[in-house]
Amino acid sequence: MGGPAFLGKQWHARYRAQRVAEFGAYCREQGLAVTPQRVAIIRALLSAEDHPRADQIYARVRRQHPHISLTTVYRTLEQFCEMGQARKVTLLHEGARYDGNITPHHHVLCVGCQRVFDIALPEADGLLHDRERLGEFVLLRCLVEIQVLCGQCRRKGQNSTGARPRRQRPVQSAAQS
Amino acid sequence: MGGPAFLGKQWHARYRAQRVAEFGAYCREQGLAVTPQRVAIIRALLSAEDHPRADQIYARVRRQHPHISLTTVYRTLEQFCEMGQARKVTLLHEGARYDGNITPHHHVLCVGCQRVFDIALPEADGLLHDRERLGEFVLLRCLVEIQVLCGQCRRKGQNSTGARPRRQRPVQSAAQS
DNA sequence: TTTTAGTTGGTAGTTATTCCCAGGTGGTAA
DNA sequence: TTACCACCTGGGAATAACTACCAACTAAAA
Ligand SMILES: [Mn+2]
Ligand SMILES: [Mn+2]
Ligand SMILES: [Zn+2]
Ligand SMILES: [Zn+2]
Repeated sequence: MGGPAFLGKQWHARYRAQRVAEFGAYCREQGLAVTPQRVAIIRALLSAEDHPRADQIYARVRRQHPHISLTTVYRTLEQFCEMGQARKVTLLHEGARYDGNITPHHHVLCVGCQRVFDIALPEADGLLHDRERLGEFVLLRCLVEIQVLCGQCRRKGQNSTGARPRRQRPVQSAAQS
Repeated sequence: MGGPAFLGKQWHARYRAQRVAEFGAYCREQGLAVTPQRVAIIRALLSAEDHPRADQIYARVRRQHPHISLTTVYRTLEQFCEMGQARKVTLLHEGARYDGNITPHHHVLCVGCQRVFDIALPEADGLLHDRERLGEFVLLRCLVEIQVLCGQCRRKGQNSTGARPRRQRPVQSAAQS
């Protein structure tokens, strides 16, 4: 107990149900209208276990909601982050990825396939000895990113990581011409 | 000793001198030409203490090198990352930021002004109990991002973080018409 | 039901980055 | 020293990922 732990399917299913159920109340509390678009987007986000990008959420929502616009998806995801109903995951410089899991947790990134996994890391949370300040800085949050190579990528990626060979003038065949 | 520690000016000056001196040899070792552009870019990167973006490096390099192109700056910074002479810092979804400091260290991000500071965090490096695997994953690296509010931003930012007020229909003056 | 602040969906930008390729250059070998 | 050429560069065009704008629409207060 206490060590790094991945979050299971069961936990995820229960968490999703809870959050979807509470969503309407949460919006009203914040003075936001409960529109079909917002409901569809939070459902898609909470059903995803892959930290999807806006365009992926868009594709998934469109299956039930063919008229939704990409602009609305971008806008809404950003709103969810502002209101604390989603997290933006910034491990890579590609499109922003969103996380519907707002419980405290950290991320494991496979540098090969760039998939992102959730991990609970209780020992990280005491990292700063529960202090509230660090010099002039007021501490807010501490996020850990663990870079790994997943099973799949380890098997495939036999690409040598060594320095690339020095450039070589092609052998000038003396017997030419 | 052993706790979080910021890196000083002295350390930085010495480190920069060392790295600039070694740069030519390092390129030749990798089979890369030592061009004036590459030298100018590594110097600019190592002189920066602010984790600059490509366009900022471009602006600084252009002072000595007015003909350099932005494309070359992007290309070269990316090469440096590939060859392990720079790190890409991905704490935010804005332009990518580059770090000439390739010694193991972590980052402190002010969520107000978005400045990034280096920090040594020895206790973080033992976070995973020096293990090499985590389930199916081969561990490579562990990066910590500490989100803070810096002194400046704390003083300025008195903007309330509470829920925004519920929408209010303007009071319908009963005495109207 | 009426009213309206809040919300949406196209379209047209914008920003950061990458692609392409003709012309230039550092490094090697003679 | 010089010739050679694989590698490198600069500028423009292209792309990806947002972001601004605004007229039409709608959730929800009254
Ligand atoms: Mn997550
Ligand atoms: Mn750094
Ligand atoms: Zn992988
Ligand atoms: Zn600040």
